[in-house]
Amino acid sequence: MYTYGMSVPLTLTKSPADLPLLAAQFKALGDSTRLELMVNVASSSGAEACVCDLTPDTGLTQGTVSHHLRILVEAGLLERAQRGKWAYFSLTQPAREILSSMNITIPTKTITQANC
Amino acid sequence: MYTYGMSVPLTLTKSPADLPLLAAQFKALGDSTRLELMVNVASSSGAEACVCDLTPDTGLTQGTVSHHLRILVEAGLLERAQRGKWAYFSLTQPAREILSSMNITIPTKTITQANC
DNA sequence: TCCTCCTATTGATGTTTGTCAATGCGTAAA
DNA sequence: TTTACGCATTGACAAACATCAATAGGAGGA
Repeated sequence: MYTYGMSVPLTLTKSPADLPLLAAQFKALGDSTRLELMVNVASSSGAEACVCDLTPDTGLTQGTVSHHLRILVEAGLLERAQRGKWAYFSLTQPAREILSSMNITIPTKTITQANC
Repeated sequence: MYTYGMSVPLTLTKSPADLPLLAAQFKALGDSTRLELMVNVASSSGAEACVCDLTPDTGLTQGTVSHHLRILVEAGLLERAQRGKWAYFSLTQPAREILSSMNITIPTKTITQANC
């Protein structure tokens, strides 16, 4: 929910050349599934999560979730770290800035580290 | 360009129920044409612009620009005001908050009020 | 009233996207 | 080496999307 009030002055420091990149990041976040993945990664213990942790909540196939995660990585919003058989995803700095400025609630339920 | 440095704490106040709406807004901004339209509206004198002012820079058809503007209005990012034959578009408060937090540069060239 | 101008809408078309089922690829354990 | 497991990739398909050309709507001026 938005809180209206004093108008926010537009002090903008990004150049027009950055617009395509920024549009790509917005596009990556412009999907409910991916946005939820971002929030779930952020709310995971250690601020990172693997595919098997993230998949159940989506109700989607593992392959589809992997697909969405790849899109978020390519947009520079998630970072991928392989450790053993698992691939751990965490928010990048730009992603943290975007999400924090958007004031998105981290759900209270912490993603339970699954049995995978 | 992003400025890396101290990590931004995630103080998030939006509920999970808002995610679909937020995703819709991100989706609307996730197109280079529409993002450019937003910036051009913001940088217009009076912070509003009509279709005939916005169309030339895009290189697209007037009908297509009108289509994109409708999408931005439906996402709650632009406001439409009809005055005579002209339809003026301006940023909504949520749009100002998003753009200002993204630090987008307003191009120095001010949109010249066209001869329409 | 008729014409001109600005904007919206419609129909059509090629492209992109989200999703699944199935399969391939590494890694680690047996 | 063989097996099991987590993840990525492929192929396919329906739905959504971006775009244009053409047309319709509506307001103001002649």
